[in-house]
Amino acid sequence: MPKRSAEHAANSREKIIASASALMRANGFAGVGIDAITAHAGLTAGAFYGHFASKQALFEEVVSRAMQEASAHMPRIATADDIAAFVAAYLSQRKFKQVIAGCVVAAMAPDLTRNGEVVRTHAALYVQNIHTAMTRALTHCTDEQAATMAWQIISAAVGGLVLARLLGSNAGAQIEEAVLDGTLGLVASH
Amino acid sequence: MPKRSAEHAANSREKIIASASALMRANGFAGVGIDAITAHAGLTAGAFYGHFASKQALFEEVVSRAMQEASAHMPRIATADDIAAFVAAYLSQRKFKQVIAGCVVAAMAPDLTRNGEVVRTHAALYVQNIHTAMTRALTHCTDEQAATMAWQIISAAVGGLVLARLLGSNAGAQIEEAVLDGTLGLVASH
DNA sequence: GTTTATAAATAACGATAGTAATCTATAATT
DNA sequence: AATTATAGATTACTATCGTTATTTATAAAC
Repeated sequence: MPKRSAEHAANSREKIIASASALMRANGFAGVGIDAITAHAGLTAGAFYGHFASKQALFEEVVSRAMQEASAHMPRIATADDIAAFVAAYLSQRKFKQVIAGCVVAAMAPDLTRNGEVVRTHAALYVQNIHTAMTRALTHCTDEQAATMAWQIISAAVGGLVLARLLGSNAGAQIEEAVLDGTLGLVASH
Repeated sequence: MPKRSAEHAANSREKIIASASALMRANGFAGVGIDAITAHAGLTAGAFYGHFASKQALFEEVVSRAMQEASAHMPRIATADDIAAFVAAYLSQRKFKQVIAGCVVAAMAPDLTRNGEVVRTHAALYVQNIHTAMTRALTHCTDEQAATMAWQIISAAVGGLVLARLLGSNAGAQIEEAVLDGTLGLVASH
């Protein structure tokens, strides 16, 4: 790959997005600067504005990507058992992923809510795609009941992960167990 | 109240805490400056360091207060019905309170997790106090079952509020209904 | 091989961050 | 009434913020 080609530029752009993705999840939108992001991508701050119009535009791209990737890599949720497996995997990210690689909503929900409509809309779609998939997998009840149950499961999963991270590994493990247990109870009863 | 008395100074300190409490919930820890906080309290930035050693120290005080006030003003949770009422009131804060006056965990969980052990510990105690109260109210089962159920309810409530704020009023109302419905199902079944 | 285009570095802008030192004005003390 | 103590304002310092302008260096085109 040549050093100053269009390919290389696209590669730099991707590295900036990846770095921002990780650093913003870890420190929040206001907690990272362009300088830190570009340095992490192996560039200097001045190179940034050849790729993005502003820090805000980068944030929008980051959340948009998170939404797309979540939709693309979402395991096929077709049965009630799939839901339980999905929730178990979701909760396990406290132990097996760092914040920087995990769910963008659990990592920075307040930032997603207050930093403009574009960001909020992408994040909302991220959540709604999961809800739709989960609702479709719940077949032994009415659509309305399925939608309700899916919101219960998703709320508990997101809240559980956020709280588990906040309380640390001891209580965290209890919370995870409880949320998984509650999910199993819900999907089994229908 | 005289203008430059010890009383007045204590009053200024309280106003700084109240302003920080509101502004940090609204914009995050890194999203507000000392300047904005003191201005909101009717002071200038220079006056700040007569009251606090650092912005970090103020944050610690803010979270400590949030924890104390939540413990003091927590409605008496003695029965299963009390739990449902508590969750209903908790979820209604999306509509009836601004972020600046609501639950500190729902407003800024990531900031509470990453800004030092003092902050994290106060926030963890905030959550654990609620969990303890809720567990005690669930009497028709073993202590372990009660603790599990309490975590399920708290996780769903926090996650539900966070998601409802993110998705906006339409889906938000659905989420609230679902979480309240799930809570009722849990407390009724035991 | 010369020219052209451009990715990234360098440098610098004004604004604002957190913080410290100094000054001022007022309340309390004598 | 004069003195002392101090809450808060003013000013300022350094660092860093997001951003822009300029320069350098390299790849592509001719």
